[in-house]
Order: sequence, then C-alpha cells, then structure tokens
Amino acid sequence: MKLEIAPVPPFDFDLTAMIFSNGDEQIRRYEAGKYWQVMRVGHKLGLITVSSEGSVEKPCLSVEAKSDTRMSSADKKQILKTVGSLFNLEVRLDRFYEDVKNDAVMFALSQKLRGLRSPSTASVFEALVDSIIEQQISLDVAQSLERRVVKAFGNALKADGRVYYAFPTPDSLATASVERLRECGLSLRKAEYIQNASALVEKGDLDLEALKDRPDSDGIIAELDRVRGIGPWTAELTMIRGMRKFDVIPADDLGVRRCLSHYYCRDSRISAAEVRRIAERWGRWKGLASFYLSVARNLEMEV
DNA sequence: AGCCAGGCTCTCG
DNA sequence: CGAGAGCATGGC
Repeated sequence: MKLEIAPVPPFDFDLTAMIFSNGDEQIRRYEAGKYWQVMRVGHKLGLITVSSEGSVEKPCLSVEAKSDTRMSSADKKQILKTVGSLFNLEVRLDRFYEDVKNDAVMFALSQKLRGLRSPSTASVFEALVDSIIEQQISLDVAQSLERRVVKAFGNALKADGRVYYAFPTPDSLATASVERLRECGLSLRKAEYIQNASALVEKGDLDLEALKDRPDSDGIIAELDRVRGIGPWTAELTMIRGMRKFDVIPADDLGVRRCLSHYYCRDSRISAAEVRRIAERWGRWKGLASFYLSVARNLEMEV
C-alpha cells in the first residue's frame, strides 16, 4: 500500500533520515534513499518505508506500509500522521530561519543545513526511556543499550522474511524484571528508573501524552522531575524529542556546551548559565537551534 | 590499563 | 544541606 505526503518546504529528507537512522536494520535504518521502521497502527504493527520523490524545496514523500493484516482508511490516516510527527513535518522551518537571522553564526549554519528537521519519537514514552538510558554515558554506549532493550522487550514484526522490532510498550517495560533489564547492560539504577516510570505510565499516574499538550514548559519539567530517575536534563531531552518543545535547551548537556562553545566561544569551557545566555537569541527555537549545532559539529562544518 | 562519557540518587559529614 | 561516591559499557 502506497501513500504520499507533500510537506511544507523546505525539507531535506535524506539528511534528516540519515541522522535519524540508528544503524540497526531491525529497528530503524536509512539506506539507499529508503528509511524504514516499525510503527504501531491501531493495535497492529506495520513496517513503514519512506522515500523522497521530491526535492528540498518541493518535498514529496512516498510512504509504503506492510502489515500482517489489511490497513483501513483510519490506519492510513494514522500512518500519515505518525510519519509527519517522526520527521516534524509541521514545524515551520522557514520561520526558524527567519527568526535567527540576527545571529550570523546560526543563520549561516541553518543555510547549510537547510531543510534539516529534528527527528522525533512516535510516543513521548519512547523519548523518555531513551533519555533515561542516555544519562551520563557516551552516545555509542547508549545506542547499543537502546538496541538491546528494543530487541528484548519490543514487539517483533515479520515482513519479507525478516524480523523488525517496534519500541516496547509501557506495559512490557513495566512488567519486565529488573534482572532482565540489567541483562541489556543497564545499571541497576537505570533498570529501576525505567521499570518504575513505565509502571506509572501504565497505571495512568503519569500521562505523558497529556503533559505534551501543556503550554508551560517549566510546568512540564517540574512534573517530569517528580519521577524518580528523571532530572532536568532527562526532562528537557524528552520534551525536545518526544513533545517537540523547542523553547527549552538542555544547558547542562555536555554535548550542547561543547557545540555551542565551538561556534560561539572558541572551544573554551563554558557554564550552563553561559549556554542559557547565548541561547536566548534563538527565542522559541532554542532546542532546534542546539540540534542544528550538534549536526553541524558532527559534519565538521565551519561558518 | 584506565579514564571518561548528553545524570541522577543516595549517603555521609 | 552540600559535597562526593557509585553506576554500566565501549571507545580512546
């Protein structure tokens, strides 16, 4: 089954999908112009493949879905919505670029990365769990732990003779034993954090999707902060990746500080306060701007 | 080899 | 209370 999406330009699908890929072909991967991952569609799973049939300025996406069962029209609608969320298609990049024009560095980088969108997760829960896993350890380590958790607790979908995995549900992580979580390489603490937070979500005591709709970012951070294992860093990362709240910036984040310092302070050591001061110029786009900086740094771009 | 990596909690003094 | 140890794995 094939569907089409014509997003608001600009959108550089290939650049965005490449960055979103976690390199594991059973979870999500971008290869030879095609991006794929398993999605929840209603109560079933579907393998979704996305490719670009347009350009950065005239984007057009082709979306293909494979499932064990037939897709209804409601299913198709949901697939389109989820793809839109994953790639943040509703974000008005043109306004972001317009709003950072007063910042020569950010403006130059945003021109070079024109059409890049920050990837999001299908659920807030996924962003939360990922963020907990990523606490303190290097991204390489975190990614390997994430893959193990997804394969151990996520639902499997067989398609074309291969097995793919969807991100685990709150229920599956809530009922997972700490021992089995630890077998994925998680520390005792993180295993407890994840199990506990998943149980809160499962019981309805922590309604992440409802939190997402709250307008005050400080309130959301405060609410998330009450959960064991979630501090400001984890809350902010969850908000950026899972809720599309770009008015926050994880100022304490080691990577954010390094990137920001590279482009604005000649690689000198800077404090979180300094990060916040500089980030003020990006207004409601702080989170997106910091994402642009990290990508630029990874691609070794210079202004 | 050993040290550090996109934090956070718990335990001391 | 504020400071500091402890945590897991992988890369350098």
